Amino acid sequence: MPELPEVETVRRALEIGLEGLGVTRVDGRSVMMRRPLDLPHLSSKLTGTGFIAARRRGKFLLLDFDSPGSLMVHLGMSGRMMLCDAMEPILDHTHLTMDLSDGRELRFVDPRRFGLAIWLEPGEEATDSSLRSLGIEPLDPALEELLPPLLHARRSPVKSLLLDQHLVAGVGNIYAAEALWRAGIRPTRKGSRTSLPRLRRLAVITREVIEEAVAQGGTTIRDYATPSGDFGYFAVKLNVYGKEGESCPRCSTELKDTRIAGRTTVWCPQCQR
DNA sequence: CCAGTATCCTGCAGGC
DNA sequence: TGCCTGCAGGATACTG
Repeated sequence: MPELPEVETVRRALEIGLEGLGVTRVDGRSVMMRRPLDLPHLSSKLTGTGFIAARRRGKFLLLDFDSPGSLMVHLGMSGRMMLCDAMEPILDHTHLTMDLSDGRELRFVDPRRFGLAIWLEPGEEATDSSLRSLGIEPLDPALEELLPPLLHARRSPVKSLLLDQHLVAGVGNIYAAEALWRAGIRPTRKGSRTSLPRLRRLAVITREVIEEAVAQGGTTIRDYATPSGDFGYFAVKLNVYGKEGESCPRCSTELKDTRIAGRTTVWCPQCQR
């Protein structure tokens, strides 16, 4: 569920919320996720360490402690990080709990288990199969330089290309739809059939959409929340996502939906060409 | 290599 | 009320 803006919002909350804290105990259950969650391993690496920093690459979170290596977390579709009082009721599908030195807890909850939480040894960041192949960050100023030629070289629909983490790292179904609407590009248009100037404009707009969403704390559709339980407020700015059948905010034409790469895609048949 | 589909999993909404 | 189907902020293993 979370795309770059939601993960970045979580990262910022953890950076502040975990400052100066240590991990006194690790608890949970070894469960099958996108990669197996190895509780004994995580526990042996994390217990007794102090939090240093929270980083992000694409939709991946990287948490650093005062020990070699990092905790890598991906939230998948339904993952949540919770920073809460130990007395808070434990939600179903809480797979990992870290007791903190101030008496609170950091919990990783993920009902669908499409996410992951694994320990990366020093150096593995460069070799890990997921991290290694990630494309450019949407917030990187070089995006409008680097992305257009990559998209232009492909015959897939631009929507699929925006969702391809090997090309751009962090865009998901919401922001791909929004960026294409703002750019006036039909989601089914092939990359190779889209001019470089239009792709350049798409790159710029993609970054703007992501920036605005980060500023709003991400988008809450159903259950996304920050570690402290707050919601994201970008939903009020959505123009097409989840609005099939409504009228286009720009030209009032009825918004259509179709499926691209297995994902629902909403677009305006009038002003997206 | 590229493009497209199937698949992992739970929860929830909608139709009957 | 239940039972069924399909869909959900994602990534990747497979097929052709």
